[in-house]
Amino acid sequence: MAQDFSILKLVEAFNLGQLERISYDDGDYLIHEGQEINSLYFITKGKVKISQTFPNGKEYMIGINGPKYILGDVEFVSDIYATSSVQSIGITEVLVLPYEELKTKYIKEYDFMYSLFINLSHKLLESSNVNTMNIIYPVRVRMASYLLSLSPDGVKVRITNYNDVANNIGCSYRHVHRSLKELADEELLVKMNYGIKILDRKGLLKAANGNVYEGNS
Amino acid sequence: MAQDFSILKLVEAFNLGQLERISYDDGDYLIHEGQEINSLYFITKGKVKISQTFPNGKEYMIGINGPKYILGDVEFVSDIYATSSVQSIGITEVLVLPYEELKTKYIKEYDFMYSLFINLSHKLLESSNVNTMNIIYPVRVRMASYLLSLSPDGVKVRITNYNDVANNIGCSYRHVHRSLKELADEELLVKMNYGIKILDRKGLLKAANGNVYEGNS
DNA sequence: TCTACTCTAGGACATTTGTCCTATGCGTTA
DNA sequence: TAACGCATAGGACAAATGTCCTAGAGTAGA
Repeated sequence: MAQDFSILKLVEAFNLGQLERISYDDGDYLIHEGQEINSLYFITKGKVKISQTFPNGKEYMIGINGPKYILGDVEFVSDIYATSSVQSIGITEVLVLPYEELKTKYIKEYDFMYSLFINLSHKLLESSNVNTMNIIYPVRVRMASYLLSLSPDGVKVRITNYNDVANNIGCSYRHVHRSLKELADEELLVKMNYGIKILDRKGLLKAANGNVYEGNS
Repeated sequence: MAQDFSILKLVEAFNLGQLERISYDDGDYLIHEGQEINSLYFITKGKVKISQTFPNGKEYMIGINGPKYILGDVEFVSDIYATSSVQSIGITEVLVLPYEELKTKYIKEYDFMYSLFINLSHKLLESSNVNTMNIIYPVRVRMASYLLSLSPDGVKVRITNYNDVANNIGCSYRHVHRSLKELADEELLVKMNYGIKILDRKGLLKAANGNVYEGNS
């Protein structure tokens, strides 16, 4: 196993703290799928939801990620158009490094490159995990996991829209309905106006089979 | 979009052709999941099937890949134990670069690192594709796609085992049965002793919705 | 050759999930 | 206030897929 180069160390080492810093509110889009990308984004605070539109026209969630995550790396090497949409969960802060600057100042730096590489390998493992969840766990489990990942802090209310939920965990609206009702009947959560509130976090975690969508890179 | 550094160019540039070369027969395992890995493998000829054992105990296929693919990169940065099994489809040839040598001779080379990076980003895209297929396409489509990916050359017989197929496309044995019967009834293929033979490649491709499991990196 | 084992074949039924449809509640706006 | 639109609620049914079980076919070994 090679040396650890976390993004935070990287930020420190390369003085990236001086980069442009952008803050996003809950629900704001950092990146829209298909949009032209010209910067690398380092998430420093908060959480983002990454999703993708599939050939059947539906939008599915790829993953949820927090600090130390890098956006725009795949686009940098393979395509300048964003392969997915990225939306802020709660308040998110990012550092922005334009590709131009990346090319001229950083890309030849071994440590930097190595960090990007590690980040990408984490992405791959995470993708594999989500893949796994989608294949082997039924909607109820995915739902529980999703809700846990989504609630930013403890037992607070979390506003969502059932259609979004359906897209995010890859099932129909009707089934979101059924699963939520099931979890509500078991008093793990209560449905509210345009959202839900988690009542029993432990119980929900149990319902999620201990799984979380969140990447723990 | 940055410069292209295909593995073949890499092999040439770094004179990797002098590395140890290993050849595998059909069905041979290049890597067993969980096994300790200490080398990078460059596939130069043939095809391999990459699969992973899931928490439910079943083995699922992650993807099928051919030349220009690199094995052992994720393990190099994150874990020395193989995260997946790799099995040869037909005859496969690889070049072997021990991690030791990688560390001392190549890892600081920008071009080399960059190639690994590109390879990894392809892996990510491929993983995403397989993910997509598993979510939105029913077993019949995945089955057709799988069979197409698997048959090494044209309309030849391809020996398989139904249990393997079930694991590979992520469904039950029973359903493999049903789907194969369906495709056989439509005269797209015939079942044979321990295997199947593709009768109508075009028809099968149509049944696969034009999709193939294979990574086209 | 007989037996045991493994793989294929398929019936029966349950579960999961999707589609279609209708109703109800709530907020917005004419 | 009345009409409309949108989101939730849920019934009814169909499709996809899984589990369980039994039977037969082929193969390897005693």
